[in-house]
Amino acid sequence: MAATLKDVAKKVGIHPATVSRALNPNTAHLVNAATVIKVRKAAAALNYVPNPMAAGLRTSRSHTIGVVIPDLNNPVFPGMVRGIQDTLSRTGYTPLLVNTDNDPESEAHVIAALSARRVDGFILATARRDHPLLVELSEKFPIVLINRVSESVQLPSVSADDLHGIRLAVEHLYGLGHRSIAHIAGPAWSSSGHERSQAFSKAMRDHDLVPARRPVAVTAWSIESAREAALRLLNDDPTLTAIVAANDQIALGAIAAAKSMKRRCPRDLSVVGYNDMPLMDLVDPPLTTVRVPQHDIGAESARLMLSLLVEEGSTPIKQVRLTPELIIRSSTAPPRSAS
Amino acid sequence: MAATLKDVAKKVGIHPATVSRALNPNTAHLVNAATVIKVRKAAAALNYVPNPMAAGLRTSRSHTIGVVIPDLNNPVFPGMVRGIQDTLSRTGYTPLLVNTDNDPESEAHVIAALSARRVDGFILATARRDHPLLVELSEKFPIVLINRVSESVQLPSVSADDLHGIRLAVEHLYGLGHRSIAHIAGPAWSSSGHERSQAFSKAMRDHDLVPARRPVAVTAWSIESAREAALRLLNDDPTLTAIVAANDQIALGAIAAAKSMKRRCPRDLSVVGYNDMPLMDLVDPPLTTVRVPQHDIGAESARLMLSLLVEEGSTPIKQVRLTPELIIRSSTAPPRSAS
DNA sequence: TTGTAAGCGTTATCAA
DNA sequence: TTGATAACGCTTACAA
Repeated sequence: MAATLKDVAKKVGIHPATVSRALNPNTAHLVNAATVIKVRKAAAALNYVPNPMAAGLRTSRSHTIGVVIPDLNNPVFPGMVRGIQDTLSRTGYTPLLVNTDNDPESEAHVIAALSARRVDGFILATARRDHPLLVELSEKFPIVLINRVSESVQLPSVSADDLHGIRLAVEHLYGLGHRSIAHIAGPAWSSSGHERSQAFSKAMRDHDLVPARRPVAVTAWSIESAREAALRLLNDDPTLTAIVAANDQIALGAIAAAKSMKRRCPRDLSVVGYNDMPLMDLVDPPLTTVRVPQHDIGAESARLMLSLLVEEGSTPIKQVRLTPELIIRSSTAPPRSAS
Repeated sequence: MAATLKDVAKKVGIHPATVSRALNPNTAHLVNAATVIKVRKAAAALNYVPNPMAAGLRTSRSHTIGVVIPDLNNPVFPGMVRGIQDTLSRTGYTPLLVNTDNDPESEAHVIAALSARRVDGFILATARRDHPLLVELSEKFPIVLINRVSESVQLPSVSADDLHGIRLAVEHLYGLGHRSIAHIAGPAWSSSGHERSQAFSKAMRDHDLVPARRPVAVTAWSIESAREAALRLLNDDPTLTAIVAANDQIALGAIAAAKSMKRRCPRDLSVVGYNDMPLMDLVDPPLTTVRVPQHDIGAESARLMLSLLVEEGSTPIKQVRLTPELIIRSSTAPPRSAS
């Protein structure tokens, strides 16, 4: 039904191989300019569309990239996915999107499925600090990490400059007059959680502040887990006036916890989030947060992957850091004692 | 590098064709049970994974389904996409996800790209009331519509029972004492917008109410567009006490508009949303809304597609309606005059 | 600049 | 129950 190279060749009266060359941008220069024109016209007339399965079988490249996301329902990720899609699709590549639910077993499963599909590479948002699967995978496929970096293996990555982002948050709170500031960190296994936690310590030191109490971390990137952590924190240290959360969900959980203890945000407690995911301007209170360029992270990771795919092998590993921006809304205010 | 059928055949000492038959569930019964066992073992030992491009080239089925979404950044859709992914992946199918940004031209573009990839079918969340592309496409591919249905052509679909959902919203407001209720409809081209608008009229009639003022519709499914529409509505009719919005974004826009006119929700104006997308429990005020089973819609649509793919041709067209549920939060209250 | 021919890894048909 | 063979549509040495 669908037209093939042979059909086009027959129509023009030349050999299919020549048609193939004429239609492929990389080999078109080998063909007489006039016949290229004729071939193009005939192809268009016949509605010829190359069969990617046949091409892929021959070249063993699927023009397909596996995109592995912990959870598409977390509103940070759709932005990145869009960035990836927009960039890849412009070059004839197709992303194959999967979820892992932050479960390593499920991750192994979906990655196996994508390998079976013969993806040409992986863009992963699921890196853990300790990630054996990753080193294995990186020997067989080009890989770009987004949002997180791994300590298990040095890999190309695109993420926000968390050191800077967290510093912006701390400076903002400091500027408002806060001195008793705590951090609610991401899960211990998560690299972004770890990085932001380190960044918080550094930013505090730079302001000659000591973090309030011992460090608190959530066990999962969820509002519920954050609520529990925040409850502990707030009980431990009633003098606390501000929290820097490792992401927006955690900030939301912290605000909920405070509310349940009759501490209002921002009157009794200031909270800064991280990511600025959709709707953070409409929650109660509108969240002051560090905006990371979600779409750009996705787009840049796709570009990086594309470059990996053409430059065979040995290019220096590129680790891109995008600059975040503080968005001041209403979840932060001067501490009460200072007002 | 990767093992092929031939490798497995060599290891077992039989012909590749037999290996193929042994490994394929549909043809395994043609093969001696003992050799099936041996083949399976050898395949596992060699880490054999079938090459989908080769199989696809031969069978002209890619085991791939195009999933066309207007905008992944709209938080309703990730839930449906998850439902699709979860169901498809269990059967060896892979969804190919694309965005259209509600732009027909962009839609034509991405659908062409997916056709080029030889998808086996389409799951579309982009149906419009008048949709020429759809009738064309439906002649060449199995199609399942989600969330919206089309009037251009009768097609299998999975969506929420909007008639019921909107009725729940109206009944809730009526029960609170509201009598002056308006609807802000979705865009005129949208089938779900149209359907909910019809449902609203019917529900109002059933309560012997007349909709406040002439109908208002947004021009796009966006908070901004809804804000404008709501402003018009609220200016037109100051006696209005409640709004049923065609989706959550519109509800959010309506609340924002009211706020800007110094009318507080729910004190001066009750608002009901539709969909119950993520975070609607945390916005200000927490939104009373009609919850549609997003994941289930996705999962069911995938199941429908799968059944279309096996049952060649002529099965009766199935239009599945899933039952929504009213989630009462804090954006609705009795009208002031009634309190 | 173009044609020839082989082969990518499967599966379907036919024969044994 | 299994084997032989051809074909799916494309790319790419190599030859002309």
